[in-house]
Amino acid sequence: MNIGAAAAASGVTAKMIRHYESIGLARPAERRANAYRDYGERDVHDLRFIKRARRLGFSTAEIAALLALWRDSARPSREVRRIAERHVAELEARIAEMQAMAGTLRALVGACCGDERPDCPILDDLAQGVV
Amino acid sequence: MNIGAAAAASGVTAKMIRHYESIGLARPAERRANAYRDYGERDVHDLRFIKRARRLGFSTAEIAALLALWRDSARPSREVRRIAERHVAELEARIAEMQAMAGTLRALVGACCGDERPDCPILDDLAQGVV
DNA sequence: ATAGACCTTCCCATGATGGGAAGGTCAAGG
DNA sequence: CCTTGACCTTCCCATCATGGGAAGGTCTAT
Repeated sequence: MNIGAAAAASGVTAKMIRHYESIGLARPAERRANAYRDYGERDVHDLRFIKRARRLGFSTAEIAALLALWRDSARPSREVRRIAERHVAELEARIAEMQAMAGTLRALVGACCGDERPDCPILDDLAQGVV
Repeated sequence: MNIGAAAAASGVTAKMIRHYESIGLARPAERRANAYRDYGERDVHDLRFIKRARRLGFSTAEIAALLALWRDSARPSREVRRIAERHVAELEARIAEMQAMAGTLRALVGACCGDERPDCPILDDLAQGVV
């Protein structure tokens, strides 16, 4: 299976497949006589794994750890859970930050008449930060 | 005022002050005979403005627009509000995405016993993506 | 005079992703 | 047999905001 087919089968672009290989996240693909990468079902599976983990926001470093655990049939699920828990906590922290931003901005937007007049509480806040 | 003093006064690091100048976000500072940058109150004000806008998640491009509007005393507040509204919408979209991730992960974490046993719904989900 | 705290510019790195160039390979059709 | 177009390869560059660090110049206090 060429890289293009593997990309179609996994949902990971060829570009990213090469990238994942270069950073050691995906195993180096077999090479054919013409130097083309050659993929099998197992590789496609790994790529799908990576894709799904990325969709859940895991970093490549975290995914590397998760893949290693997945390959280790004797893994303690504790470790998997720890990684996931830490990631959830990180997500929640970032969500809280962004909600604070959005909340402040919504208040400012609500106070701004938003017409042709120049008076604007949004700019006032940015300029002075008084509040 | 040297760049270090301006950094202390504005809360923007010297490194970032130079960067903002290089990308055209901050006005180029006056230079003294020794080539040191020289800042005045107005510059510090602008830097604080930038700092506060960054804290609210605005991109440098958006901040450039906001600064221009702030300097234009005849601006229509409509334009400021439009920028802020678009940014709020973007924040909300990203928050929703991350909440979806966190929600999925919380469910998986809750289903994982997290002990020394290898069985793990988190890995199962990543590996097969059944659901 | 010297030490240490500044300042300057320039290059490199981050993390995940993509664009694009230059060049090799393969398959199908004239 | 040759051409065309769709592949593939590697390599470099860009994004975005931020920081590290080197090499070298300047200022200030002792």
